[in-house]
Amino acid sequence: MTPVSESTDHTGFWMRMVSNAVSQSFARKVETEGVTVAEWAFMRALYDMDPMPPSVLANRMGMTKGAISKLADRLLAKGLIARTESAADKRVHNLGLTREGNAKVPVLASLADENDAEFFSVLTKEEHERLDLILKALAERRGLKTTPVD
Amino acid sequence: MTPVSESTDHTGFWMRMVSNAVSQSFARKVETEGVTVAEWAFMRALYDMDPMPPSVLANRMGMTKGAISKLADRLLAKGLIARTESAADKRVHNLGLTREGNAKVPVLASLADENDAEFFSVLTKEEHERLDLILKALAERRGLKTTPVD
DNA sequence: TCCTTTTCATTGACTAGGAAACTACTGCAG
DNA sequence: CTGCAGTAGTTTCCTAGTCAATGAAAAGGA
Repeated sequence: MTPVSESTDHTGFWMRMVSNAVSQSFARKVETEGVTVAEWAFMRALYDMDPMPPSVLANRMGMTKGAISKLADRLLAKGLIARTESAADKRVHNLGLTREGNAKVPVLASLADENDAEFFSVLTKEEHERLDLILKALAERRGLKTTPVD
Repeated sequence: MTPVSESTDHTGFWMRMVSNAVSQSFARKVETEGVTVAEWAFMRALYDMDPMPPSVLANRMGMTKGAISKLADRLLAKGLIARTESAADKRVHNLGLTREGNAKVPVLASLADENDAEFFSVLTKEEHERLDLILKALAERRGLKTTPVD
């Protein structure tokens, strides 16, 4: 009746609702390991990689340098990453996982696997596959590149 | 090779990536009307309704009372909503749209329509319908109720 | 070589929201 | 009718992020 559409008319609405729920669920899981979701994303980006400067991480994670800087401070305080000076350029330093940080990644990764499997288990296999395909198509066709926070 | 899964293996990852992109795009649009996405959601919730207390809004919008309280302050300052005291219970007050706020809702709603149509236009009709169905099924089967922010 | 421009990272100010403490009021038990 | 438990809303403190200003170092041009 009203000329004003409902929020629930929009795909974006449902998208966000579901996305929020997955993320929240995951946040609760990683919390048990003493890290936040952003911290997990940071560590995942570093895993299996040579230490890299904040600017590169900012780029990969789709966050600003400022955010990375503060995130790095927190992870340093937790002893999960380490800073190493760059010999060539004194402005630059590299960030890499500590032994402890490195050990934590597989644990967190399996929480991520578990969370995803659990959350989407209410879909049939066919629905789940279809959803993946559509989301990936959307991301590609829209040229989305900034890596969000899992 | 590594036993640690990639973020991109997870449906939740793509979900969030797409969801973020839709929301950002919408945020840019409503910004031209001088409101934030949360403010829009607030106003939409009030549209066509009798004024209601903050606690009800908090419930409907899936936000805490504190957040609503602050959001209401901002909207009051912008003259888009008004507070009316409840006669029966002096703790309670009701929030409703002002004439100006009311007039703004259809404008914002059409921006929401536009944003959704635009963003998902890269999907075929069939893909879009399928996506809607799957998202709604997911929300229902998971019992999601908290209304996010469009 | 020296000066200017650019780049890298950090910092500070600000926005947004959640959790919990706090305030004011209601309403019920005695 | 008094006092106390519960309820509604606000406030404070915290986390997290952006943006813009800043400082330090490198690079490039005259």
